[in-house]
Amino acid sequence: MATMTDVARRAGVSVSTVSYVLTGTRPISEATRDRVLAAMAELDYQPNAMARGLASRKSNIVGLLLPLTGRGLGATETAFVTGATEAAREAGYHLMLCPVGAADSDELQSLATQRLLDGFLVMEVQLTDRRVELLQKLESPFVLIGRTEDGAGLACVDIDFEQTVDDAVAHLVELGHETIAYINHSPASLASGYGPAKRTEAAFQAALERHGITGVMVPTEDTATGGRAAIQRAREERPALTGVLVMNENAALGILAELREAGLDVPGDVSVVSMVTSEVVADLASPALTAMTSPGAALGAAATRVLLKRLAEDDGSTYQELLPCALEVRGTSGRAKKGKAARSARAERQ
Amino acid sequence: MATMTDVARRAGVSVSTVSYVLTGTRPISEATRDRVLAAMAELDYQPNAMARGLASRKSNIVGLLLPLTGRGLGATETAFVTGATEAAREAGYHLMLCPVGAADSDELQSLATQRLLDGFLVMEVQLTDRRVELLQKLESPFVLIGRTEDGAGLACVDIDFEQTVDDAVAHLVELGHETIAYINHSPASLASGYGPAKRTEAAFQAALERHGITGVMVPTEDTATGGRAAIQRAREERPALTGVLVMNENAALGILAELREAGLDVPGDVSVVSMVTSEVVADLASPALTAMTSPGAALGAAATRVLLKRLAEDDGSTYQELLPCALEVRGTSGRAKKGKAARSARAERQ
DNA sequence: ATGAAAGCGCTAACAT
DNA sequence: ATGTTAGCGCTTTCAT
Repeated sequence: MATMTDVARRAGVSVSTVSYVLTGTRPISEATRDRVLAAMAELDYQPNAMARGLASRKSNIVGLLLPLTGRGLGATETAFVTGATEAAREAGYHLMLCPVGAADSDELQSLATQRLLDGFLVMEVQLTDRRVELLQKLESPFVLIGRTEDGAGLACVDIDFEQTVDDAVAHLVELGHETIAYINHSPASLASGYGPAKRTEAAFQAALERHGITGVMVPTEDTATGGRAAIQRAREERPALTGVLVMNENAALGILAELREAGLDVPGDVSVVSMVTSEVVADLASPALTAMTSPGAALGAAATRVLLKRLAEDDGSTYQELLPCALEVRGTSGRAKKGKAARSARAERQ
Repeated sequence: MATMTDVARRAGVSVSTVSYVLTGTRPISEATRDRVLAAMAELDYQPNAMARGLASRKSNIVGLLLPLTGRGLGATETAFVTGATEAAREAGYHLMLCPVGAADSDELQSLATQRLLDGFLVMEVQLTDRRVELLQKLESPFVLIGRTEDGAGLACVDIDFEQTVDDAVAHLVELGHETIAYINHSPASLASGYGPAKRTEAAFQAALERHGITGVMVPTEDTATGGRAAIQRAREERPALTGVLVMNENAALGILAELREAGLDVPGDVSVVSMVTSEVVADLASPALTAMTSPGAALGAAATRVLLKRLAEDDGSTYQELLPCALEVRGTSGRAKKGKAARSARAERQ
């Protein structure tokens, strides 16, 4: 394993010269640079990452904090991870997976204090998240994926849930739907103050009022079974409903199955729009789900870029970037059946 | 940020003593150990990972090599990653995500030469994989997930595809199925010599012969659409078929939809067994998929443990660990309809 | 059982 | 434009 000293000797220069052609932090004459580069090539030289890190106080590694509990990652989270990894690599950085949830803050404490990582990407951010306070205290650069309750002064990148709900509702309204159900995350998520669940709930209510239509919100588990139960409840509460907005892609498939078995046609009788959905899962359904495609990879890349920018510029400014999910009309949304809706509405009134 | 020198001073000992209480590589009297530990606690001391790495020539980081191209990771791969990450953390190691496919070997070359990583986990191994040769040449410890053509002398952990196919076919045979289709990965995968595709193909043929039943193999894309096309072709070629084995979970959902639309009941008319499937996706289907559940997380953990063991013991021995997928009977498999199969079989003969 | 000191392979002043 | 050298914070001989 050749070291910098070997390269210097071979090129007939000092180690610092070699170091400077590597880092580019001071001018080197064309001639010597060439000699050094040649020597490196001949020796298959690669700088030792540890030595470089120790001397420069930077590792060129960023940590991705994510809770690794239970069911594992969904498609959106996975896309986020890969997006972040790619973006880091393109900038010459590495990405380390750190299984650190909102709970285990001593893990994070030691991680951050070890100086192994230059900064952190924080996934699955809770509305009040101890990791955030800790990182602030330790003065570790970080970027949130998601938002805390009080996002003031923090750098974060997130899905624009408000916009996404607005777009989804608008799509249904344009198709003539006047009674819409919103199948949200679980009651537990809502109770724990999970940001996406809370934000979409509020946005849904606001959208209903703005459009002057009626709706119902049913929280449920993020599974097909959860979706089945939720759509049943929603139809009991609002027999007139012709449109369904669903937060979770797993639940969305359950909803489709339940409607089919109830003898209802999608999108003939009921339209279903799935929020924050990956293309793979959308295409899994039959018909393929009309969905708000989550910008997973783009989010990951954006978060990484923001983090690297602050690392480079020592930029402490607040930075927010919100990416909406893009409406992708596939096979589960269509014009509302006026007749049926009216009939059911009449029945409901009695 | 307290350093080891600070701790030593505070505890009234030398730095080497502090180092030894940390590494435990030489006996320390109870009394001084306590003093050192106390000093560490008071100072919130955490060893500097870079310095430690430079001096000890080990980073306590393992790299996970995985191609990050295109569609992103499936549920099984994701489970693998999380399993590996968890296992590493439990052993005091970190895991770095390295987007390095079978193609980009210079990336790997420099990665391995930088001495940032103590060893490698190699995912998505091709039957002939340049990364393997390279790692061997560079004498970097590594463990494969999957197998190369000639696995002699290599440490690897993989799904036991042969056993999995055997179990799946046996399940169908027990239910009375006598004509079975195997929907494999894409023709391109087969052509490129992708291990799982080749192995399962061979195992399927062998199982057919052993049970004395007939079958047909149709390769197809790993999508719902691909599954639809494949089941159509399979039924054209073997109208009598009552059992379907499918390699890819996405295709499996397409198959269910296509059969339903063709007026066939699952599992009444046709049984479907999905191989190497994640529980989440299995539960997404209606009815839920009878499937061979892929041991994703277990594989990741096993691979990590094997790697860490060789790191610890400088163990160069060949090691193979094959984990079968476990049969999980859900809603898509049932007894074969003798009558219908016989009728179709007769029709076919004419 | 403990200490002193020589590196590990780099970076970044400080020189010239 | 280049060279000299003092660290970076640890591990690990070599002493005692």
